[in-house]
Amino acid sequence: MTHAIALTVGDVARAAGVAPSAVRFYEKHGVITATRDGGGRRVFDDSASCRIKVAKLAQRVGLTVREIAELFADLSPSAGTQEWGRMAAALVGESERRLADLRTSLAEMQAGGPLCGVVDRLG
Amino acid sequence: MTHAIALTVGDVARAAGVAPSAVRFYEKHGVITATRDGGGRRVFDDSASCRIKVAKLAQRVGLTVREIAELFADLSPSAGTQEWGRMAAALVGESERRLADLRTSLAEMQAGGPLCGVVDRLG
DNA sequence: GTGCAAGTTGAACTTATGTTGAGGTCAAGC
DNA sequence: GCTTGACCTCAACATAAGTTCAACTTGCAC
Repeated sequence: MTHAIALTVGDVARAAGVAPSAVRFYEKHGVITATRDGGGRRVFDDSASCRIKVAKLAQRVGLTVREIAELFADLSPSAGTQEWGRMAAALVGESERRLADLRTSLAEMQAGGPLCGVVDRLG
Repeated sequence: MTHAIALTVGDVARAAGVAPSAVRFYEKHGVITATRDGGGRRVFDDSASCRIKVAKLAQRVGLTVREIAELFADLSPSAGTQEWGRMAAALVGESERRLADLRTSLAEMQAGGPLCGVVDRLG
C-alpha cells in the first residue's frame, strides 16, 4: 500500500536535505507543487523531496531552476516509474548534449591553432 | 612569429563575443588578466578572448566563474598548447564527473523503488 | 486556555553574474 | 583647440537562487 503522504514543508525539507525556505522557493517556481490544508498550510506528497533532489543534481550540470521547472511541468500530476524514467533520461540527455558541445567547441578551437596558448615555436 | 598582442577591452570583447563590461568583470574575477598601459588602460593578449570563450562553455556545464578562475589560475602566464590541452581535458573531465554523478545518483534513487513516481501497482 | 513548535506571508538581505549610466581622461582627427 | 570615440572608475540596477526576519496563525500537548 502507499503510505501516508501528507508532508509538510519541514518534512520535505528534511527529506530533501534543504532548508524549508528552499522548499517554498521551489514551489513558487514550479519545481514542486503543493495543495493546501484547511489552515492554508502546504501539503506535499513523497515526490516533492525526490523532485528537489533531482533538481539539485540537474543544477550541478548547468540547468537553471526555470529549465528544470519546465521539464517537470511536462510530467503528469502523479507520474509513474515510466514517466520518471523518461525524465531521468531527458536530464542525462541534456547533460550529454552540453558535454558534447563543450568537447566539440574545444576541439574546433584547438583545430584552428593552439587553443589559447602562445605558439610554442614561432617561425 | 607571434603577432601584435596589445588588445584593448573592446578588442577582446569583440573577439570573444561579449560586452566590454563582461571583459572587465572577468578580469576582476581572475578569469583573465591584464597589464596596464601608461594611461591606466587594460592591455590584454590573445589568450584573453580565448579564455572567455572557454569560460562560457564551462559555465554551460555548470561551473561557476569562481571555479573557472581557479582552474585558470593554475595556468602559467603564457601557457602553451600543451598546458591548454591539459586545461581542456580538465574541463571535460570535470563535466564528465558531474554527468557521471547525475547518472549514478539517478540510478541509486531508482534502485530504491520508483524514482519520484507513485507506485504503479500498490499491494 | 496556555504554551510551544512549526506553519504562513511579505520584505529585506545575500551572492553570483553581469549591464547601465554618470562623470572623467586621453589620443586622434579636423 | 574642439569634438569624438574608446577607455577609466564607481555606483546603481537587474535577474537568479536562496536565506533571514518580523508579524501572525495553527494545531498539538498539557
